[in-house]
Amino acid sequence: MSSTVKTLELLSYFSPARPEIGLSQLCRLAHRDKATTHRHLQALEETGFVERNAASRRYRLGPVVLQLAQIREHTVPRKTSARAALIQLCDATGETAHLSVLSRKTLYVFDSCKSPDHGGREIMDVQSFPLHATASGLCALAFGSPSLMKIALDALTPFTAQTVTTAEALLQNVQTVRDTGFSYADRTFKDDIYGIAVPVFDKMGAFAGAVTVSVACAARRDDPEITECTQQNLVIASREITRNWGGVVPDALEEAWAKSLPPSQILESSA
Amino acid sequence: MSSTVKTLELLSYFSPARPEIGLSQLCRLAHRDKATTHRHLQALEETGFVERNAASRRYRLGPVVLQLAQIREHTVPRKTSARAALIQLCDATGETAHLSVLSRKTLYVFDSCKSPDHGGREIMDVQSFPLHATASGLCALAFGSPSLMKIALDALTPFTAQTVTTAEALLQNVQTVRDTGFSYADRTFKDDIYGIAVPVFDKMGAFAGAVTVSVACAARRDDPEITECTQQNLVIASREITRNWGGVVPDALEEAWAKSLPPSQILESSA
DNA sequence: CGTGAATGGTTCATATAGTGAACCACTGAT
DNA sequence: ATCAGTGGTTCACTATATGAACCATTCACG
Repeated sequence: MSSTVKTLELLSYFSPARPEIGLSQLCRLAHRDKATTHRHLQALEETGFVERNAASRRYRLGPVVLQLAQIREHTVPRKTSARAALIQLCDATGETAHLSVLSRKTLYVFDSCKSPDHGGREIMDVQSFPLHATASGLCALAFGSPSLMKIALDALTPFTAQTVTTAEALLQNVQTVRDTGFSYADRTFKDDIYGIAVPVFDKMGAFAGAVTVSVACAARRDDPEITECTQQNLVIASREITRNWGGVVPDALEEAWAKSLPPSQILESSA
Repeated sequence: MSSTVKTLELLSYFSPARPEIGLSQLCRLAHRDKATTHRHLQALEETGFVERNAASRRYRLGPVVLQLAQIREHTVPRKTSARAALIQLCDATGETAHLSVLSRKTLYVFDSCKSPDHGGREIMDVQSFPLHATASGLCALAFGSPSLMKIALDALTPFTAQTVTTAEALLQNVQTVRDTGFSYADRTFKDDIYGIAVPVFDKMGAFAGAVTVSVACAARRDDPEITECTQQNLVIASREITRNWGGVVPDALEEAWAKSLPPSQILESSA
């Protein structure tokens, strides 16, 4: 392993929870030698990737990362990087894929990729997703701010016969989403539409939105093989979008996914 | 020089204008060997600092920089880093210092640091700065979006006898600001207040706001030594805030400052 | 449809730069 | 006064970086 890689790996020990790190502490965290780590930090300081807090003498991330982030955002805007993942998801499943993002207290459609099977026909012709009745919405309730639940409970509109309209049932559904890592909306918003969704994150475990696959033909929803394929591709899409948005998939969610799905090469290769 | 530093320097060749760079092109830009540069890029790719555009096979900044930027922003918020520079400016000049930021089409007071000389008395008790009558406003007109000039010309309110109220005079003043790198407001907004300001930038040459020193005692405005000291400290503050906000001071402005001020150790040490 | 000039990428002998145990200097708590 | 922490440095040792020369593709052009 090159010394550069070792040096850059040091940066991964900084986080909102641990914004400043002293030399000795960093050596302990990284299981590294003190002299070497010190020289690594000097290289990072020289290039502006870290700077020192004059008071505590500890190291923290430097301003250079802000510049690089602005260039990255300009180079690969959110929409562009998300679209690539959405197209891949669409191709892999043959179904319509949506990406919704949370703005204030509402889930808006951010981008979508229609299944060629539907001949370009819109099967989800809405601008925003109700929290209690859609797969995306359940993701928001399960992984987003707790305050969203209050909003959802105040508007339990019954869209179809299957729509969940009681607080008890909704809370139980949301808990299942947290436990399994997937949310399902079986004709709860539109008749004949079955949705499966997973959340995406834009920073250290902060919910940003949800990727959904909407299946128009409800007959296919019971085929376990197709469902599993869809779930695996959703996980891939969520990881990809989260990564491209500078976010981190929470460990708890990765564990939930691992439990929900049988071991597979695709899932294991995420390291 | 360590190989890590050489590797990290490669990242500085990416910019909004040059978001993707091929191996050979990067070698030319950095005057580096191809084999070495290739290995450097591999280290950067391994750690997520660069990634490759699948289509063009060229390199671009990777998503890791977004994560680091979020942690940096959390660690050192804009206000915190700006305040430190403002306090230093205030201490060095003994005068009241303001930092204003441009939001939409208005310059708002972002933070201020009162001179101890004034005994905590507010000498600039406003929430926003008129573009045509304040030192901050002239900076915005000189270095901000050209569309600001239209807004300024539509509201040439005469605050004092010295306020510039004609388009010709304003345009000429703004040109002087561009040429010298400093803007002056000699009792144009408030009687007995003399302001000197410099701009700050939050990304690649994009105007973000202005740092102003406001002198209450107009008698001191003619002392060239004090003015020069103020200017030097303004330059230091602008560089510091711009750096901490992930911005870059345009080369043209650095040149203007160099011409306006006699050579000094403080200014030379910015490399 | 060769040809030349780009491109990205690899090899390997050379020697430069990285490594880490042991060390020093300082601070603050007991 | 001592000890357990810091951050930082030294220097013999060797692992790692280096770059001229190399290969493999692609692409524009006559």
